[in-house]
Amino acid sequence: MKEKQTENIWGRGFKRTKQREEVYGILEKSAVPVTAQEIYKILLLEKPKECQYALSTVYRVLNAFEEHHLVKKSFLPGEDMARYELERNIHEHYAVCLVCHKRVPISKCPFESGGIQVAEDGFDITGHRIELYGYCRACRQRDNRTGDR
Amino acid sequence: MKEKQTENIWGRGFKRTKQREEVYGILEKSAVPVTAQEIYKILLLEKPKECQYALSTVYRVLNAFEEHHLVKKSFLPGEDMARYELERNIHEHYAVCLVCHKRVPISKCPFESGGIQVAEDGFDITGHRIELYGYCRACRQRDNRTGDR
DNA sequence: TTACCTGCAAAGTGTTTGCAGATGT
DNA sequence: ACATCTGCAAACACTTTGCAGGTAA
Repeated sequence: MKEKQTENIWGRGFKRTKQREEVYGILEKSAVPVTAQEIYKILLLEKPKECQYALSTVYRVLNAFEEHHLVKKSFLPGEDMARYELERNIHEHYAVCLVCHKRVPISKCPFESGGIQVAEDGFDITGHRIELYGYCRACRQRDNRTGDR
Repeated sequence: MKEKQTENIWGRGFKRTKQREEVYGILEKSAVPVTAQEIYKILLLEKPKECQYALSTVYRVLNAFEEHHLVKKSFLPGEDMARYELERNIHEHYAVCLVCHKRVPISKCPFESGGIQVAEDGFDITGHRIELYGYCRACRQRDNRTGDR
């Protein structure tokens, strides 16, 4: 079966529909945080006739996923569109290529082992975000003579 | 004089205007990354008659500042509006209160002293962002019985 | 004087929403 | 059967842009 452990996602007023499965599958396959519009384009390419997808549905599905803590929404610097990625259970951070958006994990989270102090007593840290930006080897090599940005 | 070291900002086709000074002043006074619309409201409150400000001007000023690397644009998780803050010359990171947006510096940048490895050779890191989120002491105390979020 | 800014209004763009019909359980 | 989804189109909110007049250098 192609069910994987995706099963436990659905339930309690959270219906399993073809559109949601498709979007989830795209997020699962992607090594890169994607935008709603990118997901929409992939849907149209992969399943041109099986189902008429609407962009608004993609947004609604992503929002539903976010509410159920299945995906994380984020912005890359210089971009104004939201990107979505699957919420992985492991605590990990990535370096993101500014060209192809590939994510490469970094060795360890510097905040896991403590050692970072906030300069105000009583500040209650509930979360953090670490993002490294740069150019992955492939994009560097391909565009190696365009030194701009 | 109220000139401060703001002087060296202007020049080379970058004109000093009242609107730009006002916006810069607001950014300078604010301990919090602000949105364009917040700046606009502050302008209307502070100088109701001296000058007719346009929201689009605020955006243009902020974009100009960004191009000249005077301000940094960023998004807070769960927010879709851009926030702007002065680009401080010192390399520093902050913990941001999700309620009042106050920023509290953290002790040191964990990436300054190396030690973080990217799991791909040849990945060229050009920048990073670290953001800690949580609730500052004041907001915690004020809203201490609303345990939601 | 000239290039650069601004206010205004109109256009853009990413995202959301109302509604009637369709679908999952 | 019923609540929950979906497609469509219209609505939204933040941001950008064209233009004519204004301002700094």
